[in-house]
Formats: sequence, C-alpha cells, structure tokens
Amino acid sequence: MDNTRDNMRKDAYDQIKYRIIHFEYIPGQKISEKLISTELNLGRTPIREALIRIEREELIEVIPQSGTYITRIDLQEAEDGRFVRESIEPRIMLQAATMMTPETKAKIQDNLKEQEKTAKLNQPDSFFDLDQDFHHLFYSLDNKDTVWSWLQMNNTQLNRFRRLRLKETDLNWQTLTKQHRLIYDAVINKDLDTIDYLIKEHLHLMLEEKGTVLNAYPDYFKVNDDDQVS
Amino acid sequence: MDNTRDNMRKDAYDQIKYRIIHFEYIPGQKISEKLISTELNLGRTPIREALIRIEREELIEVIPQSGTYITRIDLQEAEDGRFVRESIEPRIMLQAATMMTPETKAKIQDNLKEQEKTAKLNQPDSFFDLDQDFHHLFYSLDNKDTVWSWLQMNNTQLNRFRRLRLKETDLNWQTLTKQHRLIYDAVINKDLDTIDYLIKEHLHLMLEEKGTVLNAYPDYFKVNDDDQVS
DNA sequence: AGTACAATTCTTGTATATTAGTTTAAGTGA
DNA sequence: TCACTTAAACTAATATACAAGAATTGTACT
Repeated sequence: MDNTRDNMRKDAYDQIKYRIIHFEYIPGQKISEKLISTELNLGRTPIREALIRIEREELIEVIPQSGTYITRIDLQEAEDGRFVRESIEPRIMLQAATMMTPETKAKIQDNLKEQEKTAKLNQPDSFFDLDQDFHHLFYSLDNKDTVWSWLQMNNTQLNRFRRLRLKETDLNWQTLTKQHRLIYDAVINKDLDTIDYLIKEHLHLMLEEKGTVLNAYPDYFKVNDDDQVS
Repeated sequence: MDNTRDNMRKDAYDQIKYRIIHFEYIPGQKISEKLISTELNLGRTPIREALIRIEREELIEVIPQSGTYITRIDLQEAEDGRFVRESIEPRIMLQAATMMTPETKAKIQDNLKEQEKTAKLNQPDSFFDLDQDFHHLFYSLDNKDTVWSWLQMNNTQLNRFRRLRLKETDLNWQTLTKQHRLIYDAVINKDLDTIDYLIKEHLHLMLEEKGTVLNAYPDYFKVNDDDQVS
C-alpha cells in the first residue's frame, strides 16, 4: 500500500512523519537534513529522499540554500479536505450498508468498545487512530481502500487540526463516539436517509472549535487573509 | 502550486513525466537512472529525486536493486478515480452556477471554440488539454484549485486511459464537445437538475470503450482478476 | 549609536564513488 | 541434455565530497 520502500528510507520517512504529526517538530520550526541525519544516525541521502515525500504531503517546505521548515497548518486546505471527504463518504456509507458482513460487524463493535475505553483513559492519539480505523473499515468493505489512502494523503492539514483539537478539548470525545454508534446502527438498519444525514453532520463537526484550538496554539497556523481581521 | 522546485529536478520531472504520459516510454518498459541521466544529460541525483515524485503518482514502480519500470494502467484504480471525481464534480458545478462571472464566461466560450477547432484538426493531446482546462475553470471559479490538483494527482491512471482512447477513437470527440456545451448552457441557466444529470453522464463516459482501447493496446494494461476470463 | 559592507557559516543542490542486492548467463558435473 | 553452482554484470541504495546561494554575524565607518 505504501510506496515508501526498503528499510532506511522508510525508517527515515516514518520517524520524521511521526514527529511532525505528533508535534514533536512544531509548525514553523526549522530543521535541517544534517540535523536529522545525525539525530537518526543515517546518511543524508535517505533523509533527503524521505523529505521529498513528506514535502509532497505539504508537511514541510524546503527553501533552497536556506532551510527546511515544518509547515504551519493551513485551515483553508483543511476546509477543502473536508469538502472532499463530505462528497465521498456518504456514498461510501450508503454502499457499505448493502454489503455488511458478520466479520466487519464484529470488527466495528470491537472498535466502538475500544473507543469508549480510550475516551475514558484520555489518550488522544489512540483515540484518533481508532476514529480513523472506524471510518476506514467501511471503505475496506466497499473495496475502496485506494480511495481511503488518497484521502489520507490529501487530508494532512485537516488531520493535524483534528489531532490538536483532541489534545485540547477532551469533552468532545463523548460526542464523537456517540455519533459513531448512531452511524453504525443506521448502517445495520439500512436506514439510508439517516445514514446520509448523520455522516454529513459528523464530518462537518471535524472543523468545529476552531476558535479554541487557534487560541491554544496560535502560531501553529498559517494566517489566511479572511480570518482574524481584528 | 507545483511543489517541484528548482531547475534541474523540475526539468527532469517534467520531461520524464511528459514522456510517460505521451507514451514515449511505454507501460512495462524498463528504464534506468543511468539511461535517463545520459539521455537528459544530467547527473543521476536530480533524476532520482524526480523519479521519487513520479513513483508517488504511480506512473513508475521501482524495484530495489533491480530496475525502474513504467507501470501498466490499472483500470481498477481508474474506476476509483472516476468514482471520486463523480462524487466531487457535481457539487463543484452546482456551486459554480451561482458564482459565474463575465470573465469566466468569456474564457469558457473561447475554450469551447478551441475544442471544436482542435477536434477537426485531429490533435488528441491538444484536445485532452482543452478538455482538462474546461473542467478546471469551474474549480477555479469556486476557489477549489487545490481540490483540482488533488484530483489530478490521484487520477493518473484514468487520465492515461483517456489519452489513449482519444488516440484510438476520434469520433468520440464530437460527443464530448457537445456535452461540454450543454453543460455550459445549463450552468448559465442555473438549471440545477440538468447540471447534475449532465455532469454525471459526462464523467461516467470517461471509462467507456474499454474494449476498443484494450484491444488496441493490450499490454499497456495491468491484468485485473475480474476482467477477461476468457 | 546606527548603518553599510564584508567575510564567515550554514543550508540545500548536485555529482561521484562505494556498497549491496538481483539478475543473468556461463560453466561444471552428472 | 539437464540440474545445479558460481561468477560476472547490472541495478538501485547509500555515503561522501564539492558547489552555490542565503543568512548571519562581526567589523569598520559615518
């Protein structure tokens, strides 16, 4: 599935991306190939080639002869990402309703239980992963894993925002798990109108609470011309 | 817009991609970094880094220590690409209908005339580009250029198929231009139901005539388990 | 004290050499 | 003739060296 191949390059790619996504490298921060190369104890070439991939996901920006920088989160792109996902996922869910199998049912139910457990334990990153898994399962059911991976590629900005929000506002988790369960029930009952409504509502929620997150991490975000004209 | 940067790497990227898209390098063919490096009179490093980008678009596949190969067209991925585009573009067009400006009108009308001209002159690549431009204009109108570029990234398989088809079946061009004009008229008239219908029909046509194209270029395509169980 | 300039340092871009794995084919034995 | 082994040739993977530009810092001059 992943086109990053053999060992060292993939290692570098995974590690660097992990650090960006989990905000160990923070938006705006300057990193350098040599820095990482010593930090990861690798030559500069695999680092460089990993960075090319990551650049394409718009998680870093490399300015020649100057430096490599972690990009700030672009809320405009996050909106576009949501738009795309809102266009696709309702169709995915409607189709999934007609294809549900016992195995998938079991997986989803396990996932839902895990979500509730994790929500109580206050582990934002685990919760994020479970949330992702939940949605992904329906794509798999439709044999649309390719589409899912495309979405992930394009939704880096949106996903960074979501991770940040989970860190900040933990009360939100209850709402999300509850919605997930309602969606699952609607799919089981093949209640098409309800599925469509719930999914749209649910996905729309992804970009809620912008204000809270923006206040908590103001310099993690790119300044767009429209927002914040004080 | 493009994240390919400075001169040499971008040169390499553009040239290699051009040759793949226009089938100068044909699907299945083995290429090698050294070969291209001498062919383009460049060092191996920029080539290599360009190839990493192209690999991500699934136009080539690199097998470590063995070789780099032009991928065959994956019709399953093409279908998924169409699915995504069918999900998005109707919404784009509906929104565009409410935002039409005189300048965009002029551009589209120019484009339509060019299409008709090019269709007569039998220039498949030019026609493909005009077709692309036509659709892109509506995305721009909605400030959704980002979405358009995502789609292009994911639709390489579909686009290669479309280019091939234009080479093969030239009678199709009349149908396409006619549909484009109908779509434009519907947008101008803000006839939402018609827009929705026409766009879905039009996009669905993208993968028509699989048989003809497959017969003409059988070994350009990946063998998927479902097709051709003779 | 402030500004302009120059040199040093740091960064990525590119080329080349080395390494390691894969493939191919030749060669050897039965 | 065939199966197996082995070596040679080719490929991408990685490391390293060098070049060119950007940024910073220090210094001299106003």
